[in-house]
Amino acid sequence: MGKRKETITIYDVAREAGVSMATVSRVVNGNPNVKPVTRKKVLDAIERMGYRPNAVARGLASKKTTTVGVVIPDISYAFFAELTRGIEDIAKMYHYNIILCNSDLKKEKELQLTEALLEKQVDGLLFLGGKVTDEHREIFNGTDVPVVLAATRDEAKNARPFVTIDQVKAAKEATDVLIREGHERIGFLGGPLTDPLIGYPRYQGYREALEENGMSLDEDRVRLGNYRYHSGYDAARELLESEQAPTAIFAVNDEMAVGAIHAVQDLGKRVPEDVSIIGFDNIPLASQVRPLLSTVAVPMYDIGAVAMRLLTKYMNEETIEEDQVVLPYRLELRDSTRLKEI
Amino acid sequence: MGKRKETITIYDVAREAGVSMATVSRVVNGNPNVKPVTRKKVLDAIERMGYRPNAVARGLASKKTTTVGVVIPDISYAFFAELTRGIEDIAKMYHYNIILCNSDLKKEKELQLTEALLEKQVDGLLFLGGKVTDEHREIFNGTDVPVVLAATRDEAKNARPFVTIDQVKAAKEATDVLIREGHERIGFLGGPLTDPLIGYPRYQGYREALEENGMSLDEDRVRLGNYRYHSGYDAARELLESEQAPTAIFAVNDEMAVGAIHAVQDLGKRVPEDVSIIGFDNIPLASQVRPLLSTVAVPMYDIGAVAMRLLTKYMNEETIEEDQVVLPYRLELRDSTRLKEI
DNA sequence: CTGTTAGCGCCTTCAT
DNA sequence: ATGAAGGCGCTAACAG
Repeated sequence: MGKRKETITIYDVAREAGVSMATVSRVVNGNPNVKPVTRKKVLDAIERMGYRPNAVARGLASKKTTTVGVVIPDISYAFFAELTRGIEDIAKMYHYNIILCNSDLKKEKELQLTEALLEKQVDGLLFLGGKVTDEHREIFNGTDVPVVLAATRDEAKNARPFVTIDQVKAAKEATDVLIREGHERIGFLGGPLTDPLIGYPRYQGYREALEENGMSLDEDRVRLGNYRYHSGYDAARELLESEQAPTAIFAVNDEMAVGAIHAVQDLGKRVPEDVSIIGFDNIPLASQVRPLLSTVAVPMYDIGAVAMRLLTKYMNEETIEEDQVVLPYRLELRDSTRLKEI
Repeated sequence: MGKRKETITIYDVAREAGVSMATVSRVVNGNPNVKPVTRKKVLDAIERMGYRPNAVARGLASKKTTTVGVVIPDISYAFFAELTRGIEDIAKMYHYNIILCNSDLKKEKELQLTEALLEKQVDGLLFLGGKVTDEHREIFNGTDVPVVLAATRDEAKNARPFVTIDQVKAAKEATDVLIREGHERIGFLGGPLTDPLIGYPRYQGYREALEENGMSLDEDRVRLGNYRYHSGYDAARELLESEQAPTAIFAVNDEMAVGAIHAVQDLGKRVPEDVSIIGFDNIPLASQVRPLLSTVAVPMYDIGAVAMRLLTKYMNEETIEEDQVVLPYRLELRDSTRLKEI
């Protein structure tokens, strides 16, 4: 039962239209070297037979799949979901499809997924958010497929092109806001310091800000979490219940920052009257909380879009003027801090 | 410059290992019919030459791409991002990759993307969240590629398999919570009534709940938005500033519900003391707001996972016992309503 | 257990 | 402007 739809090929169309398959191929691919009448004949035959080109066969013959691979930590993070939207929009614009893979930031998964993507003959690869190790480089360098890093970077020489923001500087400016508000005890809610992409650089920015303002970094005011709301909540709660509790908190991402807001509130205090809080990223949540969260607005969508655009340039072998793009961020001072401008 | 890495094929490996390509193919595909020593020879050659199988060629020859297409409204919605995570996890488990496409719920895009995915010879297709029209059915029925609907359904005869929840019933139960709290003026924050997947059924549930409890549906207490936070905020604000303002609100999704919470608070009132609010979906935001949002917990991840699992069964031609899956939901009563159990 | 031989459906010179 | 023919790299019978 369920009679298999016998696949109809370019050859069938050719026969039906009374031309050669080369001609059919030409009209399908928009080659101008086809007489209008011939083209019409072919188009009609295609229409009549319901012909659907086989992209796999085309890929094998042409060595192009119009597909790019995207290795991402976790699509369920608002940050990466937004970024992916930027990628996909630009990909669509250039007629590429994306194969999406979640790596959970696990090196082994990243490597394995990258391999799988290359086997699938993707025309390009977007690598998001993971640390680039020698093993990564070995794979990246061992292929002609262009690779662009997004929301991460590789400091190594001969590094891959990337699109990101200046994490340290942004973190420093965020901390500066708190300093200028006059706070002397500024808490820090971070991620793993072993994370070279977010955790460490944002910590570094915090530290530099304090140091440049002659303030000492007190380890007791540093708490490390996993970037999630609850870890932010818990860490902030600890901080606030300690002696010498901070009067301001810089959280390295918005989820943790919102957790901190609620920790403050649950303790019967107020933001920003009692404790100022600033986050990082500017995910939708930041403007869906009371008070509205002050934060570093990271152009998530743009990072994805620009990275994808850059990748298309490599795939088309266009000349690249700028292969290491540092996008601007912006301080978005809302209601969880008192300072309204800097 | 940039000497092209000459692609090394199964044929090269065969020569290097001193066997035929068929044998190489066998070891690459884990065919047991290979003598251990031979296998080792081949494996060594593969290792030595850095051979990477070409999945496109394999796809053409085997007519399987181990790739499934996913048409989704918008990956940047928490709801769909979560669902996609479920899809991808199960896909990975069964060694499939997913090609992700955002449709923005536009019919034309959905159709065009579906076509493109079929051209790419995906082994299966997951269609999320859009309304299924005759044009969709025409494409779906015109191919042997199995199609599973997720978070949507098609009432038509000979319909596609689907995985979803009972929207009407869930909406009714959510409204019931408010009714049992004794509210007589229950506002409704909905989506377009022309949306047959969310907007209409959830409205219907609201209406049925009222009717079954002998309450009349007052159109003045119905506000329609676009599912986003701000539209929820604005609509709730209108509702609350009207005469005969509702004392409880059912919002058809969490974003709007949280908008409503803030509208109430910005008006100087309290949730749930002055106004009870219940949402729908249980996205992370629901537990990242104060008060914690009571809502209908939809198993987003599971919908994706189950749909993908179902699809694998079709792709493997396993026998399907249940092709129309209605997953259970759960009322998650937190702090934005007063009733704690039902 | 291993090798041979056809394709899979299409693109792409190269002729005509 | 069109056709003929040779791959693209691999799988899948079918022999042996």
